[in-house]
Amino acid sequence: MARSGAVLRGQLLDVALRLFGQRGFRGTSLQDIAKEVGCSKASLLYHFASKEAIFNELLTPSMTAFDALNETLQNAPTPVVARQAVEGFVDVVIRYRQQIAMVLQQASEAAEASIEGNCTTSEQRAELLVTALSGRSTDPYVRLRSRMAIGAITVAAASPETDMSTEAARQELVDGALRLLCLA
Amino acid sequence: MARSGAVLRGQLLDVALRLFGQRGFRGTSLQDIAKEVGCSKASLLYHFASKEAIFNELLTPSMTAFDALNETLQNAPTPVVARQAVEGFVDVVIRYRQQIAMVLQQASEAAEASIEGNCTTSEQRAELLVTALSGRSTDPYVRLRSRMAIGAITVAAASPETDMSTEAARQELVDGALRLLCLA
Amino acid sequence: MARSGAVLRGQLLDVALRLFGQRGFRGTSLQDIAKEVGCSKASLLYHFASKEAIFNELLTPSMTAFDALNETLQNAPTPVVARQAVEGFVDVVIRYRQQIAMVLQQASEAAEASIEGNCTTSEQRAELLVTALSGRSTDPYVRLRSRMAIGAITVAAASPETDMSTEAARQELVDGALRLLCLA
Amino acid sequence: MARSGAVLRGQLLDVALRLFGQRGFRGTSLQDIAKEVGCSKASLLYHFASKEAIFNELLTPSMTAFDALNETLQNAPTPVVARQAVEGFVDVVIRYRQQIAMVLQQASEAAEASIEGNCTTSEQRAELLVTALSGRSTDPYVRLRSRMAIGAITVAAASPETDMSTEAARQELVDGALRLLCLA
DNA sequence: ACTCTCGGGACATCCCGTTGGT
DNA sequence: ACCAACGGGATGTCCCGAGAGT
Repeated sequence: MARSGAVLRGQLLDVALRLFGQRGFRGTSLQDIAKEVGCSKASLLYHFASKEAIFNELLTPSMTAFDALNETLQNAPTPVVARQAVEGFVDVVIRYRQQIAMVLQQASEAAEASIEGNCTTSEQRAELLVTALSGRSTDPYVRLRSRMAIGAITVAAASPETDMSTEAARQELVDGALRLLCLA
Repeated sequence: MARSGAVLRGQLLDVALRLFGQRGFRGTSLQDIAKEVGCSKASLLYHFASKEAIFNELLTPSMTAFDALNETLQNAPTPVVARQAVEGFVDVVIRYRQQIAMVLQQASEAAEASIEGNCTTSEQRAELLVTALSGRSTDPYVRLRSRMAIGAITVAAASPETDMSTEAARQELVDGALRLLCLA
Repeated sequence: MARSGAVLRGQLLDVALRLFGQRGFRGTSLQDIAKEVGCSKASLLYHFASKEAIFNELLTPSMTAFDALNETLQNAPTPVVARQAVEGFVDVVIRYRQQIAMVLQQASEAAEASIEGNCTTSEQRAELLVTALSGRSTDPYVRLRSRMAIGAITVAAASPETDMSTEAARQELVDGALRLLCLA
Repeated sequence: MARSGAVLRGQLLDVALRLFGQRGFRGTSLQDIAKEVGCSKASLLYHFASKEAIFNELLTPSMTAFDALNETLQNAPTPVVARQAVEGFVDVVIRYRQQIAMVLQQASEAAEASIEGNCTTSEQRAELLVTALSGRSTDPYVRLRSRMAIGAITVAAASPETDMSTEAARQELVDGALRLLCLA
């Protein structure tokens, strides 16, 4: 009624972003989204062709920004490309934090699957490590740096390209993290 | 044959680790695992109480190692705790690379949901960025460092703790990444 | 058509009542019900939240009537409460015959499990006893009385409250049945 | 080991009788029985050809006794056949109370399926009615009589043979119950 | 006599998306 | 623009029973 079409569309996107972030893509049903918004599943599918269409629409802007960044970087002079890449990437990532969280928390969702009565959650574990990595500092920026180090190591280690069994790779990870933490 | 059983169990774990890593936990059905191993779903459920039980068994060793690390770090003297944390975490992460990939690639699974006809995959996009971040170097270790930077920025930005809208946070991310990349 | 939905709902309830009565609750699958009605299992579960929900909806009216009866009886003067109870109970039972049969025939379902090649079914056996109890009469009302006697003895004996090993209990059963059969 | 074959067999039958009585035939799995006895399911199936075989073995003695009774009654002179039937049936039923309870409690199991959080259980409901039917007496034998009346009415009404819609049938039920309760 | 291992086959439940009607 | 109703399909879990082995 009062709700014009476009408004409902927006609400659906908002709720979908949140639920996808909380329960993952597969873990969120169209029913869930529709119920939370207060409309029927059929109505949802009137606005979006499919479940994936919602996901796409949620991710497209960030992807576009990402592509634009890459475009720019392609034309950047080599000596400064890295610096520009860092700055640009940071900007994109910050602007689309929520979407990135949505994609990433799929993972944490999986990790939590194993808790079930366990005393230590993944988050508790991680928090302990953050404390250690920051040298037990409580400065939020130092802790942020520690989280960066965790992300750096984890993501890099999960990349299947480099041979992780060599000592050189290990050293690279350690050294990089130490530089990141101003401990080099 | 007593061994016969254990062998199948092992195969099931192997395949499950791989498939969970490729398609995610929810994206992998018991049928998928059983078929690939060449046994019936019922056989699978004879060896494991439930789907989650498989996941747990897959993750438990790495979690244990992680806990042990945190235990050690708790007793480490403050001046060196960070260094020890870095080294310890790196070791754990490398040892359990596959499991980490399993948990992480849940995320990529979600991201791939958007491909479907799209020309640029997330991986392609990321590869471009890696190239830029490494200053177009082809040295595998430099590229590894770039991937670390991506992980650092992405994971840190997704952490809901720090207020990402401030300029200070942004600067912290940029500076950390630059140090990591030896560009500071 | 708004009615279309309600019609299917009704058909589902009808068929469920019959099948539950014939094969028991556990012995009847949603598939069975849906197939007989000519709709899909999914459609069935669109109208009823679960299998138990169907059972509940089937039993609720009779339970309500039963509760109402008990309510009334609570306020009845003691000298006439028994008479009122008999009449009221008979009415409720007759009105909800089918539902009661549904619940009772769960039992016969179990008994039939043993037939499988046996020559004498439980029903055949029971029929012989009815004939004997009615003094070989063919009057349907006399035979009904016999069935009442069987029910009286069987149900009372199965009630775990009274000690059935005493002679007094046995005598009570015999005397009651004889009164019922006008043979006292 | 210590447990000779026959002993295990007996234990299995005992547990099966109890569980079938509590959860019904279909509601009891071979696993349940084996676990409670403390042997493997395979061992159970070594002693009994199938699940139904257990059920048959549990019921056969009572059925045989029942058949013998019917045999006897067939040759009884008509004037006394009913009296003999009552006494004989009562004896059989009392001797095999447990088995009968097993078959009957299938029904109550079904009824309980609907409770789930409801305040009044079927048993509570029934107890109220027993109280009313016994004229609020607490004499166990009067209450037993009431239970007989309930059984008489319920079982007779559920028998599909007589037309229950007629007033005559209703009257028969009421009168029979009143005679049973010594209220005629 | 007893167990480990395994498969075929249900079954209840959920989910996505379509269709016809309003 | 919206929705009730419905189907096709998949999934996790359970269960009965069969062999091979000891």
